[in-house]
Amino acid sequence: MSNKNNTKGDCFSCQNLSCLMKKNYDADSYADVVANRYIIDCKKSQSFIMEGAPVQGIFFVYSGKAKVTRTGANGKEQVIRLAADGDIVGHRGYNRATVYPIAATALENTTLCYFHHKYFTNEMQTHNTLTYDLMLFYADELDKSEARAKRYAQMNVKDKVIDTLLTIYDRFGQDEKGLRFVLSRTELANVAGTKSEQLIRSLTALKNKGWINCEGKYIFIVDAAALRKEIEKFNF
DNA sequence: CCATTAAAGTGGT
DNA sequence: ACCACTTTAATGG
Repeated sequence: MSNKNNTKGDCFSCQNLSCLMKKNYDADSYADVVANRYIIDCKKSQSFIMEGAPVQGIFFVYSGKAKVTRTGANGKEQVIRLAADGDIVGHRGYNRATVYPIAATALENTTLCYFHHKYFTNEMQTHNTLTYDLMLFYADELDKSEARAKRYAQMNVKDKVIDTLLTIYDRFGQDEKGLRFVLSRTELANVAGTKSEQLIRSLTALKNKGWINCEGKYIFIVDAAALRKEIEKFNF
């Protein structure tokens, strides 16, 4: 599923300004990055990282959307993180473990930039601005993860659904149709840590309050302020 | 376009 | 929470 290099031009022309590779190399040194980069075109619902597989490298989303998941005891899927253009995926392989603790799956046709473990490790050890940015990124992720765990421990299902909707709204925004990161009801439920039936009931309740609008799979946030107010007591 | 399948939504236990 | 059912949307020929 991979073809070597350059079907997407060099990093210099890449529009993903948030990409850590883009950010930490200048026009001259991109040549080396590009020489070590694999472009992977991933079809919808194809997994490009499998839980428990040996760490082979790291991915950046060039374009498209992906979910990062962990499987619980009874095979229940928990969505850990959503990734879109410019986002890093597979960084959880970079600890003392030698296997990925997560799975990553494309939610639509998605193009990935891939770097082999050996190359990327060497870059981290020699390119300190990249390493520093990565450290900040890991710290932010840990902070978000802890804050979320704290909130979710106190929340009921409806609160978690509101929290999930606002998280997607804040990170990916919405257009005239609705939230820019479109998920099925089941996938949304897996983000909120609940079941699709309960998620659907919560959405209906929020719709009836006039805070959101649902048009098929599109969810439009009508009153973000009201939604925030509903769960503000969990942010102390 | 219609037929088949998948997903959304509802109601009962 | 779980299951069974109806309705609606997506897919593919």
